[in-house]
Amino acid sequence: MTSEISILNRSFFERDTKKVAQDLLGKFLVRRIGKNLFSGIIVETEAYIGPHDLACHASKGKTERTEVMFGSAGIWYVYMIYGMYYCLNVVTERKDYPSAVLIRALEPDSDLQFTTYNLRLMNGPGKLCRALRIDKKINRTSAMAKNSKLYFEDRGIKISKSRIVKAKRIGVDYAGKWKDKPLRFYIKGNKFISKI
DNA sequence: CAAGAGATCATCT
DNA sequence: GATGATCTCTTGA
Repeated sequence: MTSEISILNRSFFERDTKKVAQDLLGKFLVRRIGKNLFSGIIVETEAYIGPHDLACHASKGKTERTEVMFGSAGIWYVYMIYGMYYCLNVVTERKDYPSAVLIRALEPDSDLQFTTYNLRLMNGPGKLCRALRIDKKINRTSAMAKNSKLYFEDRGIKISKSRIVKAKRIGVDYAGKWKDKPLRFYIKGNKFISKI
């Protein structure tokens, strides 16, 4: 058995956001900068689901910023937060149903392309964007195009259900009923997640 | 180690 | 004018 490497396509993202968020654990995020490829294993995600999720930016309606979440799946949603950091999301589900998965933490790939390889390089949404030089130029671009500068690979790693921890999302205490819903997912025992 | 504050600006009211 | 899907630094036990 050879494990085949494939780039995740639209049918992967065009599904229930909670499923996509969990299925992204163990997949690789690949960033191309010039001729170089930097990659990491996704170890932590969060789901933001639809117009009723008070933590989802799109719950406040369609605006210039949130419009991308109302579009079709497999497109990057990148925004600046706290004036300093970017957060990386991929749009999910059907058109006009605003939802996305936030990529919260990566374990650096063992290819050792990073000049600083350590536990805290990409253990948070702002930090992984900084490490991979992800900014607003990525916003609204496709994660699925052949020439994407940022895309997902399935390299055959499967994370079983029993190894996935479900927890409440980070930093959304303003979200009323939705603040405690178990929409954060991470690989049990992984050393590269943002918080225990 | 935990808790608190400050950095800093795009976005929306 | 207020706020935030964060992070780092400082303080203190």
